[in-house]
Amino acid sequence: MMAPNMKDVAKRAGVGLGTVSRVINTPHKVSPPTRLKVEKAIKELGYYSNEIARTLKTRNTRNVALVLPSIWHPFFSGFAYYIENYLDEQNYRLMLCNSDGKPDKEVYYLEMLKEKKVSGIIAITYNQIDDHISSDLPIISFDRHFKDDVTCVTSDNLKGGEIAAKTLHETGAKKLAYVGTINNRIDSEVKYRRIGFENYVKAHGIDHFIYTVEDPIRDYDAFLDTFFKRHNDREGVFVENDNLAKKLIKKAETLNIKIPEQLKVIGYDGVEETEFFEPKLTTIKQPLEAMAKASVEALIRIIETGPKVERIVLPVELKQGKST
Amino acid sequence: MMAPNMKDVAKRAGVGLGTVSRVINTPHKVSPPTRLKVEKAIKELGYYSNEIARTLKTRNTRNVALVLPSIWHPFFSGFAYYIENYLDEQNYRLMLCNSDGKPDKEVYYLEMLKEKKVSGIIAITYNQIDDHISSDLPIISFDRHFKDDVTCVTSDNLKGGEIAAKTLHETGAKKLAYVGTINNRIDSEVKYRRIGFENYVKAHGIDHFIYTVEDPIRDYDAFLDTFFKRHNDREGVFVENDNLAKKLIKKAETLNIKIPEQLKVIGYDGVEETEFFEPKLTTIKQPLEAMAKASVEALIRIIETGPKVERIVLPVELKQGKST
DNA sequence: CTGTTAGCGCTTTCAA
DNA sequence: TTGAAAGCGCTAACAG
Repeated sequence: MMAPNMKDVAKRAGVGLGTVSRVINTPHKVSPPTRLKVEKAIKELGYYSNEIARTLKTRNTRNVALVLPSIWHPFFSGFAYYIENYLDEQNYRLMLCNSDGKPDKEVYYLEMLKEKKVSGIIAITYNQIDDHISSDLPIISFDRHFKDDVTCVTSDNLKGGEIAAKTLHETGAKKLAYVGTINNRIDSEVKYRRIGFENYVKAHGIDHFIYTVEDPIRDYDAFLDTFFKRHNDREGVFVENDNLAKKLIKKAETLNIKIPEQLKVIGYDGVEETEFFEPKLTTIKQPLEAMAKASVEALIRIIETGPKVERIVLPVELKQGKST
Repeated sequence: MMAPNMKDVAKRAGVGLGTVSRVINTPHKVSPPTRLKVEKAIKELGYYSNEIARTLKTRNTRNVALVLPSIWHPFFSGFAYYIENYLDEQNYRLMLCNSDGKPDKEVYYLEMLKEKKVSGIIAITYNQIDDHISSDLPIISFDRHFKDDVTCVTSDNLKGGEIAAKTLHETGAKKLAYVGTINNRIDSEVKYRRIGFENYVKAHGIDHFIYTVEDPIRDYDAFLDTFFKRHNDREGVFVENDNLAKKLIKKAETLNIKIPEQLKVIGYDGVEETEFFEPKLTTIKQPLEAMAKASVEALIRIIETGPKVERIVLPVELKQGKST
């Protein structure tokens, strides 16, 4: 009545325990006749090997935690989708961990590594948790660096910022602005979007303004309101991410500013989240799938062959919409 | 150098193995002085207990698989968010499984139960997989029934359909329509949205038309095009879900049909997915969080205290927008 | 190529 | 209240 185990299979097939294990893990090391006997017994008993017991021996749970603020955000759910796909391809499974951006939850999930609940972690975190991260742990960090460096995967934020500035300028916007956040608590890669933008406008002597507030934004409406009040002469604006860009466009509409005639807008992310948004947003598209693939591959490399710190930067591209 | 185990702790604390185990699992069964000794040793060694080994003994992985078509859909990612929250509250973890709606992947993930990779499954499936489901397995099905009944969680689709019909009619639409799909392969609860709608219009002698196509919809544009060509006299339409409703509204706009003046539209789901969609959609809101909570609670009940089939139907409510 | 055996780290009787 | 010991189901080293 109880689920059969390997011993039951061995008995039924009239072979030793090890032979059954070999049929399952290294079938080529078993002679065809014995293999057949064992496979027959497995089928007859409806045997499934117990992953828990295997893991106790092999020490690899084949579980990976994806720690992120909230799966309920299109960018993250798209990322999670691809991560799960690539993990599954390598016979790994994805543990979903919503941190809500809270430091204690981020740490809490990182501890799963110690309890052997997972073999590795892909982390998208926004708090000061450097003490819990170390370069010999199987951790991939997304879009950020830690004191003790770990492998980091990002899109080419610097280039993205440059492309945005270039595009705005070349489509006729003379007075530009960057709208986004700054984060003094952690070493986020997102800042390079601004730096890339600045590099370009400075190199070309373009009139520009950097409009930022400390992350996270508490009051979007006030933030955007002030922007338009103080800088209503801008003709092109590069916004830190698509979500904020859309809010900015909606705000502009209430002020009767025509997009793109009076104001050109470029966002950053490029996830197909809102087929219904109008005007279709011009944006710097992150290679979501490639980033997921790179994250998974780097992590599994670490899990299976030991620590190795890399810095993986993937190319972005301009996705033309109707907002420029 | 290797991570310390329970034996190391026992040695350091000068107690037996069992005592350490007791300190961790049933501290009240250990005398305070010994407990203190053990706790000290645990801290000094930086010991974390190994979940894998524990599971081999206790047989509960405390992992739950959430099988769904794609996390990359706002309704599912919202659901997953809450599921993970409630699971975590009970010290369970969520394994994310994207099936892409493919039968073989659905089955593949269901098999994880047999390999003891997970202790239970919450399944949102769309294929003929009844042979792999049985009422004594720890499975919760979302929005559908199986041959061998398992606990099913749904929103009150029937009532939702009635409310939609009633609302459309009472706001002045005389000629109504239902737009959606039918599924002959599986026993989906979604059909009750249509049935509730029909119940109401028939009971009140309201002019109506049921416009459906076999699930899944291959060509949305053709589907909606035909609807408007053949039934352009409709004044109110209840659409099977918000996503389809939005597509229908966009289609109507291209035909210069004014929403809600010429056509009132009500959707179903009510997930805050598109703060930017206009006109704001009137919809039947599913109690996403309550459904997640109920699913988790029912599943853990089954995992921890044995099989029990329930039918859990949660109340819906009208969420007023600008499309009616 | 195959059988036997010693653990993996923990929980849980069973005696003491 | 505690320690000793017997597994949980599997893998892998070893001997044959």
